[in-house]
Amino acid sequence: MTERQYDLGDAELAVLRALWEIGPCTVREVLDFLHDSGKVVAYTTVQTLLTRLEQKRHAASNKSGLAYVYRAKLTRERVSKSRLNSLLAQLYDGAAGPLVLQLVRSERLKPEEIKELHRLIDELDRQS
Amino acid sequence: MTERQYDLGDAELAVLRALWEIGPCTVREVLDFLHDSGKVVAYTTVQTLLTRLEQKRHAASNKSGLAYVYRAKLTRERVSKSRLNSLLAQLYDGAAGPLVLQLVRSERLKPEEIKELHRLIDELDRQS
DNA sequence: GACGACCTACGACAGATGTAGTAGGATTCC
DNA sequence: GGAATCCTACTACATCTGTCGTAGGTCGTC
Repeated sequence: MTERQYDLGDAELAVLRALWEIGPCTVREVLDFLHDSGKVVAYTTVQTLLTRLEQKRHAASNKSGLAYVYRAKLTRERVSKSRLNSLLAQLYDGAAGPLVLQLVRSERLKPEEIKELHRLIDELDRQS
Repeated sequence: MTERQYDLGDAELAVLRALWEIGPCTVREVLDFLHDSGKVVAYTTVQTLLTRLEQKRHAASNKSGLAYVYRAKLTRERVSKSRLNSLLAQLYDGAAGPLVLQLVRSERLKPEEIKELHRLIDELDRQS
């Protein structure tokens, strides 16, 4: 059911985010990134996570000198879209409208975002 | 990390949705609802799911005649909000703006939703 | 009062995830 | 060249989840 949401656990996603942020890197670099983000895990935990991401084809690696360098194969956009669709399907009956309204209502948007939104809306208005 | 997202699995959420849809009901009613939704599972699976939801305090029950009647304790709104926050934190750095823009861009909104959105935006505009 | 339809209480189990320890090879540095 | 460091390859393991099966009550009906 409900499309396996890209089979990414929270910890795996955190590692993937590290790859997105710092680009191709080693286990240690991901580890340091996570530590800097306040998440404390063991070196081998990160290693395991990267290995699993690679098994799932969500990352790839190649040896460079002593260590392997990993890089993400899944883009942030794809994951976002997948997660978003999941959310929409499971909690908003697939309708984006209510979600957008809720977001605009409850979340603080920056002035420039509002401006951009305004522009988009006007455009949509004109189209319909 | 990342707040346990209300510790709801997909299957549990599906059951919770049934409770939301049809109101307080029995195992069998949830089962029928799921079947009608195209999801085929065994009676005892639903039973287990409801029991777990109750253990997690996300549902409650009381015996009525032969069977137990379950009701949701977690509202759809709370789950939506939690999931949404998770999504924002994990994939949009907590910023709602980009998500809203992406949604408005890529998802088709209904005319009345656009109108409502317009109204909201104007309001926000005036405030800032 | 036996049968079939229901219901609950438990127990099970596999797969996914998060987390980490150990062993042993390579590198570096005194 | 021996110690300190790093890195990889495995193995392990507890949880959480999704799915059920079995055993044994309860009720209505013939």
